[in-house]
Amino acid sequence: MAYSYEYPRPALTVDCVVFGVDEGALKILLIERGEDPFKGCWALPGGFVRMDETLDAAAARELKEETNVGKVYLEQLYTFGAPKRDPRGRVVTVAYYGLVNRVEHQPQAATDASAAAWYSAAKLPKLAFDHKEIVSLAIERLRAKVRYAPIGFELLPSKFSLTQLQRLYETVLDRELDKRNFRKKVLGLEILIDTGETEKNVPRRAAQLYRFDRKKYRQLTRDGFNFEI
Amino acid sequence: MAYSYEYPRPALTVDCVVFGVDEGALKILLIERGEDPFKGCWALPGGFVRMDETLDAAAARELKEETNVGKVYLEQLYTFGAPKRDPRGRVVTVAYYGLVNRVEHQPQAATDASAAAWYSAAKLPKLAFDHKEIVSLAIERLRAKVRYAPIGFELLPSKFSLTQLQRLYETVLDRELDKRNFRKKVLGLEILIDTGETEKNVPRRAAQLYRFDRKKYRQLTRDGFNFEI
DNA sequence: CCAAAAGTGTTTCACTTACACCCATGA
DNA sequence: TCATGGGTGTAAGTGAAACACTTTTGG
Repeated sequence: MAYSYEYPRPALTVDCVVFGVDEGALKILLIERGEDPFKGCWALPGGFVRMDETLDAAAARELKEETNVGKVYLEQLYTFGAPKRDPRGRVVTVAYYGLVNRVEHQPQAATDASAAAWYSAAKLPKLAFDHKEIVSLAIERLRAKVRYAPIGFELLPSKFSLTQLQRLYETVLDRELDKRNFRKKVLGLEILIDTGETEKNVPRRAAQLYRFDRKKYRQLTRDGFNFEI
Repeated sequence: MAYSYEYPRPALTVDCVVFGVDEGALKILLIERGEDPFKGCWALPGGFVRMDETLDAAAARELKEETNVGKVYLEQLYTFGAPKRDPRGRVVTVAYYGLVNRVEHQPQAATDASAAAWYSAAKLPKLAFDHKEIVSLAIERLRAKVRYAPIGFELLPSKFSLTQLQRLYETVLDRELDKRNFRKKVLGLEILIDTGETEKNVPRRAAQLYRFDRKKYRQLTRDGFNFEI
C-alpha cells in the first residue's frame, strides 16, 4: 500500500465523444464549459472519475449529468495522458465514444456545463484541451468499426428503412453507395427482420421498415460469420 | 485548479503485454513480483506513471526497468479501472501490448521484479491482479491487428524467409495456411524486398530471405491500399 | 540416395461492382 | 399527372480457396 502512495498522482477524468446522425450529417454532442479553464469554450462532456465507480460508469454518469443524454451505447476509445494537456496540472483522461439515435431530442446542460448542443462533425467550433484530437480519433474509430460491426443500428430508430440505413452508412463513411448492391448485401446477411410495417405520412411510396435482429447477429458471429459492409 | 483537487485520485499505472514468437509458439514476457501484493506471483511488467512522462514513455520505461527489454513496438491496448482490481486501493492501469523479435535474449529482472521470463501464451501461470484478463484482450487484439496491419514483421528478425513469415501467421492466428496461396498473397502485396541472400547452414535447400519494405508500405497505405492476410 | 523443406500454376467458386428502369403513393 | 423515392436483376470482373509435384541441398 505504502508503495502506491509514494508518488504524486495524476488526476483522472473521462470524456465522451457522442455521435448522432441527423439529416444526413454526422453530429457530435458538445457542452459549453461553465468553469475555468476554458470557460465559455466548447468541449466534450466529461469529468472526474470517482473512487468507487468503474470507468464505464463514470463516462455514462458524466454524460448524463452534463447533457441529460442517457441510454447511450458507450465504448472505451483511448487514454490520453500528455503531461501538459490540461493547464491545471497533470490530468489523464480516458476517452469514450458513444452512439445515440435520438438527435432530435435537445440535450439539456447541467452541472459545470452552461450549454449542451449537437454540432456537425464537419464544422466543429474550437474545442478545449486536446479534445479536437480526441474527436479525430473517435471519428476514425467509428469509420473503421461501422464496417465490420453492426454498430450503425445504434444510430437509427429501432424501425428503419433500408434507405435510412444506407444514408447512415454514406454519412459515416462519407461516400456514396450503390442502392441495389447495398440492399443485396444487407438483406443477404439475414440480420434484419421485416416488421411488415411501412413508413407513414410520406408523400411517395412508403418504404418497408426493418428491425435489427440482435439475437440472430450474436448467433451468427459465434459461428464465425463476418459482418462487413 | 481547485476543482481538480477536490476529489481523491486513483493511482495510475501502466502494464505491458509483450509478445514474442519462438519455435512456433506465442510467448509472453512476465515478471515475478518481488513485492507485495502478490509477492512471488507472476505478473505483467508495469508500474506507476510519473507526473512528467507520457503514458507511452511510462510503459517503455517500466518494461525496460523490470525486464531490460527495450526497443519494443508498443501500442496502447485498453485502460482497466475496476474499483477492486488492486487490493491496495483504487489503481487504474493503462495496458499496452508490444512485439519483440528477440525471444532468444534472456530478459533480466530488475527493480521490483525478482525474475523475468518468457511464458508460452497457451500455458501461462496464475497471474496477479486482473492480468489474465489483460492478456486475453491483448491476444484478441493481436489476432485482429495482424490481419490488417503488417505488425507481424515486428516479431521476426529483419531478414526472414517466407516460410518463417507463414509460421508466424499460423502461430498468431492459430490455424494452418496454404503455402502457395500465402506466398502468392504476400508477394503480390509488393511490400517485401528480396535481399538476394539465402539461409545459411541448413540441411536442405536454403530459402530466399526477404526484408519488409516500410517505406513502400507507408506509401501504399497513403494511396488507400489495404493490407490483409 | 535420402530426408526435409523450397518453390511453383491452374481451376473453381463466391463475392463485388457496375448499371437502368418500372412502380406506388400523395399532392 | 407529376414528382419523389421504393424496389428490383444480370453480367463481368476480381480475389479466395483448393490442390500435388519437382527441385535443391546437406548429411
